Formats: sequence, C-alpha cells, structure tokens
Amino acid sequence: MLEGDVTRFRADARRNRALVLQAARFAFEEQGLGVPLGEIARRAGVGAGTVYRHFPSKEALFRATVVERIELFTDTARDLAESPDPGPVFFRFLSSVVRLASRNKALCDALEAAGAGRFEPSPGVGQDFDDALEVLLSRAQEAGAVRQDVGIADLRALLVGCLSMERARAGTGTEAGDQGRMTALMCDALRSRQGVTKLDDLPGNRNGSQCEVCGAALATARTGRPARYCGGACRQKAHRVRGRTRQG
Amino acid sequence: MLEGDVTRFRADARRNRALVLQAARFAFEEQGLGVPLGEIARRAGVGAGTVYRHFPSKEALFRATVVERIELFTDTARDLAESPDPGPVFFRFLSSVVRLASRNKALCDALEAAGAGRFEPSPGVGQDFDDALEVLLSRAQEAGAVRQDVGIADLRALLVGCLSMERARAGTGTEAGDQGRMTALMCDALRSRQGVTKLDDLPGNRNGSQCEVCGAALATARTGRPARYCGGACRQKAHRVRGRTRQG
DNA sequence: ATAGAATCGGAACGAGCGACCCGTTTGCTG
DNA sequence: CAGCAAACGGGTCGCTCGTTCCGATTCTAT
Repeated sequence: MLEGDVTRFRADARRNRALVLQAARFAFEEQGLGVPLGEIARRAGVGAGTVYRHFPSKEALFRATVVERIELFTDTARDLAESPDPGPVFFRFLSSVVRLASRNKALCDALEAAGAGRFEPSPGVGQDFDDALEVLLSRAQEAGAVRQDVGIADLRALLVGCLSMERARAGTGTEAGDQGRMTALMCDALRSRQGVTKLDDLPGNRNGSQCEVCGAALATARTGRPARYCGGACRQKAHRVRGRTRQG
Repeated sequence: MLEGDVTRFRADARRNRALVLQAARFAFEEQGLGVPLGEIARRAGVGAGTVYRHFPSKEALFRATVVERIELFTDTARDLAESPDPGPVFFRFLSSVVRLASRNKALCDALEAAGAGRFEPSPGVGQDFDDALEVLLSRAQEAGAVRQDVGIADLRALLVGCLSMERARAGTGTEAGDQGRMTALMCDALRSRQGVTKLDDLPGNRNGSQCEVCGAALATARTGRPARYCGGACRQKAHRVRGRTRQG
C-alpha cells in the first residue's frame, strides 16, 4: 500500500511507523544488517511487537530503509546522464557513490549480498540502478574516457571492491585524509590508455587446478584425490611450513 | 609446544588432532569462520569435546588452520624476491595470492578481519607477510614497473578489494573464464604510466560533511542537527524518492 | 462520552551456537 | 596382564536473536 494513503491508519500507528523507519535507518547505517531488531525497537521507543506490526520481517524493514538510498543514487545517475562532459561526470559519480556508501554499513551489506546473488533489495531496484549506471558508463566510453572492455558487471564488482578497500584502508589507522585513495586508484584502472591488459583476452586455464604454492597449472589428476602441488619442491615447501606451525 | 615433540602425546590424541585440523581446514575453506564447530567435529568423526581438548577456542583452531596458508604465501614471496624481472614477478604473485585466496573463504575472512583491525591470526604472521610483500613491491617500483605512490597499506587493501570483487563477479553467474578479470584490472591500476591520478595529492575536504544526493561539500552546521543536503533541489529530490517508497 | 476496534509493548518461545563437564573408554607402562 | 591416567564424546547449559502472542492501552467514529 502507498504511504500517501494515510487516512487508513490511526495517527499513532503512522507516528510509530515513522519512528521505526528512522531508528532502523540510523541503526542499519551504523551497524549494518547485523544490528538486533530489539535495539531498533529500543531506539524507536517502541516494543518489538510494534516493529512486526509494520514490517513482516527484519529483512523487509532492511529493504525499506535501503531501497530509498539506492533509488536516490539511481535518480542522481539519471540526472547526470544528460550532462555534457561524460568522462569526468562518470568518475565523479562513482567516487560519490563509494564515498557515501562507505559511511553506510547497510548499503555495503546490501551491495555485497546482491553481488553474491543472495539478496535482491526489491524487484527492479538493483536493475534500475544498473541501467542508469550503464548509461553513464557507455557515454563515458563513447567520449573515450573509459576503456572499452569493461561492462556493467565489472562496475558492480568494482563498487563492492572499492567499499571493501576503503574499509580496509580506514581500518589500518592511517590518517583520515586518505579516504577516496583506493577509489582514485580504481578510477585510474578504468581510464582508457595504451598498453593496458586486454580483459577479454585473458589466459583461460581456469578449468584445471593450480599449485597451492606457485600457482602453476596442474595436470588433471586421475588417481584418487586431486593433486595440490606442482612438484616435489612446492610440496616440500608446503610441508616445511606446516611442520613449523605451532599449536594454538 | 612444537608439533615435532610427539612423544608426549598418546597415539590416538595425535591422530585425532590431525583429523580435527584437516576437517577444520576443509570446513573453513568452504564456509569461512561461520561454520559451526559441531560440524567440524562431525566431519572429523570426533565429538565437540575433543576439539576443545586440542584447541582452547574456535578462534584458536581457525588461526591454526589459516596461519600455515599465510606462511606459505610469505615463503613464496621471499623466494620470489631474489628473482630478476621484478615487475612481472610482482604482478604474477599478486594474482596468484588473489586466485588462491578467493577459493578459500577462511583466508578471505582472515584478511578482511585483519584489514578491519579486528583480528591478528598470530603475532607476527601478518607482519611477516607484509614485509615480504613490501620487498617485492619496492623491487618492482625500482624497476619502474609499479607506480611510486602506492605503499604496502594500499596493497593490503587492494588484496581485500580484489577478493571482494572476484567474489562479486563470480556471483553474477557470468562464465567461469572471467576469474582473474578484476585482478587484472587492479594490476593495470598499479602499473606506472603517465597521466594517472597523484594519490598523495588528493583534494582533502574529508572533514566537512557532504550532501547525500550530489556529494557537494556542506558548510558546517551550527544550528541543531547536521545538514544532509546541499540545497533545496537535492533535499526535494531526497523527499520525492522517500515519498515513493512502498511498505515492505 | 462511549463502545469497539486497532494498536501497543514486552514477556515468552524456539532455534542455533559456543562452551563446558563428567561418565565411559582407551592406550600406555610396569 | 592389570591399573591408572589421559582422552573421548555427547549431553547440557547459557546466551543471543528473530518471531509470536496476548492482555493492556489508546484512538476514533458515532
């Protein structure tokens, strides 16, 4: 049902629903999907039962808070699509999304889950975002600012990766001015330039296993369990390390 | 105590310890830190009590299985440090670590946790790995193959990011031959080349807040709660989206 | 004002997990 | 072979968290 259709609800119900949504928004932003539902209820000043009266499950509440943020990104991307100068606009938008999402653990969780195929915030929302972003990408590619061999799936993965990187970089206790550093690095990877790796032409030895020490391709094992090392040297190295291992 | 000091243990204890370690290694590789300890015990064919007899906590068991993998990486990096041709060696080593770790959820979890500063697998292990990796990095930089403005902390974050990206890319159901694609992209970002962003010279407006729609810097709010949008247009856009939001 | 219905809120439930303990079994040693 | 100490393992406890339920409360239409 639409939120605009307000006369069907009692006034206190409307008020409490707004309180729950706001509390959930802040709690999810700070702690991600892992925040206990009881804490959201406590922050909203209501009981847990009230939360369940308005949202059928914790996941539904999470979706309700995260969908609006993604729609905001989508709308912004649509606006920017009409802009001239598509290259800088594309890079600025990407950086912006990463910067805003990295302060919002709920968005990180949602993007990560969507990336792993586990979770769709709401039918169409992720697709709409992808579509809007794809327009920005292809404009930037037409303008020659972005390499031709990346697609929207790469971009989705890059977003997830940038969030991880910024979080990892922030966790090492380096000065705060470094925020955006990894994103800038990622943008450099996207810029079109001579001499970069041809992504669509990578060597494809992915089907065979690889040595766990040196990464060399292994011949397919036909006898019993699969081989783990490419030869005597690497096998010995692995066992040398294992023998050194101390007990916890 | 050292594992080599075997006479102090009964034969069945030694056997069970090995069974537990092996079961833990596989279980953690497949499911990460989240796997229940009972399942590890079941796979090893022992009771949960036996696991606790050998390892004081689940985390200690996790460390014991993950430390040896990291030491393997460290040893490999040390070997490669003596190689001529440091540029290709550096990139091949990075790709190798990502490829191997992306199949091992335990390593992903450990790296992620270490990146967030929550977790040190064992005193010195992470440091040793960083040191060995730093040698490879500086050799590659001296050879002119890697840009000068990245450091070991960047590399640590990049590793975490690449793991996230490969996982996200793999989750979208694209063909398996795409493994390593995101890592190749990141390697391109690391290559020294003209015209890349100067990482140490990024604009530093990080202290002020930023508009949640367009990312513009916000003047510091002196009145009550902080501002969230840069002006009327962005505020209206945010509320337009919020009004459209449907109930879960 | 009042009756009736919608809503509230927190107690209670159940599932899942980590940690621990103790009766039983097993291997080592003299 | 016998005795004993060490190890085994499953049963149990406590905790957290999502969810449900129901008596108490509050709102609104008449």
